[in-house]
Amino acid sequence: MRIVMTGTGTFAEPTFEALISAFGGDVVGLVTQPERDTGNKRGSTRQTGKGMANIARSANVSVAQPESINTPEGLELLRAMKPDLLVVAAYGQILSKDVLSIPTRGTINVHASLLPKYRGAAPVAYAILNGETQTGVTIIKVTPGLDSGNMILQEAIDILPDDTTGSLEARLAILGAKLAVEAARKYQSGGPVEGTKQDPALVTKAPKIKKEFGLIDWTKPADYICRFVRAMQPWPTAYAFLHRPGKESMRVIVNIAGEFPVKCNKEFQPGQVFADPLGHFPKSLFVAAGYADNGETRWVIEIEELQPAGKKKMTAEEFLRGYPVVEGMRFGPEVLS
RNA sequence: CGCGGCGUGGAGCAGCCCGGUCAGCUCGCCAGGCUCAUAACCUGGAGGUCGUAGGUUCAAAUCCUACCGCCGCAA
Repeated sequence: MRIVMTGTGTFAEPTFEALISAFGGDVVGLVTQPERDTGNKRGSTRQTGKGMANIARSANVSVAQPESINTPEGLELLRAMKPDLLVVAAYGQILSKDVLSIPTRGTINVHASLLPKYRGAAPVAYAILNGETQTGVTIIKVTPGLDSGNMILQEAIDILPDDTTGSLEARLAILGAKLAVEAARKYQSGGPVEGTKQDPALVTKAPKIKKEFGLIDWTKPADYICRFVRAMQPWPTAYAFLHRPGKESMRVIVNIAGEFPVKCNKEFQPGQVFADPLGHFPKSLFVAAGYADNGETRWVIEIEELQPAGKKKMTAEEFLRGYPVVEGMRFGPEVLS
């Protein structure tokens, strides 16, 4: 059975490597996105991993890197690989019917959620954001609809309290690799692979996240904001603008934030920064959040690690030495100059 | 030639726009004191060629130029 992999990024790499080690020479091709500049300009902290193309080269697997797999050129490249099974993981492009018609046995996708929940491009981030305690990986048959094909395999894992999208995704990628190999074995053994249908009533969506999505809404409840911060790590990162009287607004990335189990002074506006009035926690950066869903209680957020634009990451303690809390200091979504 | 920010004693910053008592703040460190005791408090102290090299000026951390280094955004 000729297997072709298509996928991009760190999520796809474990699956690709696992397939190669499990099926060896049967893995005959890789279709991935063209390589973009990464280390060209300094300062790029995006995680790049080994690179799918590099893995392929070191395993002597042929590589195709069309701008899109759906173009005539992309289709031709795929056809030339004569795939029986196409394995997709985080390719970032919707595959056209024409693409799906090429593999003789079909196409399967490694999706990082417990389908039918969280269909779409950002299932891990949404699972964290919504406060799920579990998520997982589902192997589905790829159909023209988005993540809507029959489910072949599924396995759940726990979401840890301090998981970020990055840390959780890393574990899911390993689980995905295991399941992808198992699923491929099912195909290899010959018979038809049907899978089970997804219950349409349980479908939820996890649409692609854009950079601007990382802007923190301080009127949300504290627990939501804390999950939000974790969900936005490592990309696009949660951020806000810090306003100080007489100063320009400063863009600040919030890396780590926790809920502080204290009710907030009613006079404080959401986003307002304040010092612990009793002085017990002089090293902490406290921010007022919005009201919880019941409309009454309101908890405090403690920012533990942050990064002002143009600066290094620093702890709240370090930050406060340079930027002491003053009257009128607050975080907001907007820029003031 | 993609856009922007920053380099000030060990850490984080202020001061730069409007040159000259500005070398300052919070913390750390050292010594002493207080205390049963402390990461708390009080007193004193060490530590900086203000990234580097030039330039302007009577005078530059502060203005100009180049270079080095760090970071954010965009890809």
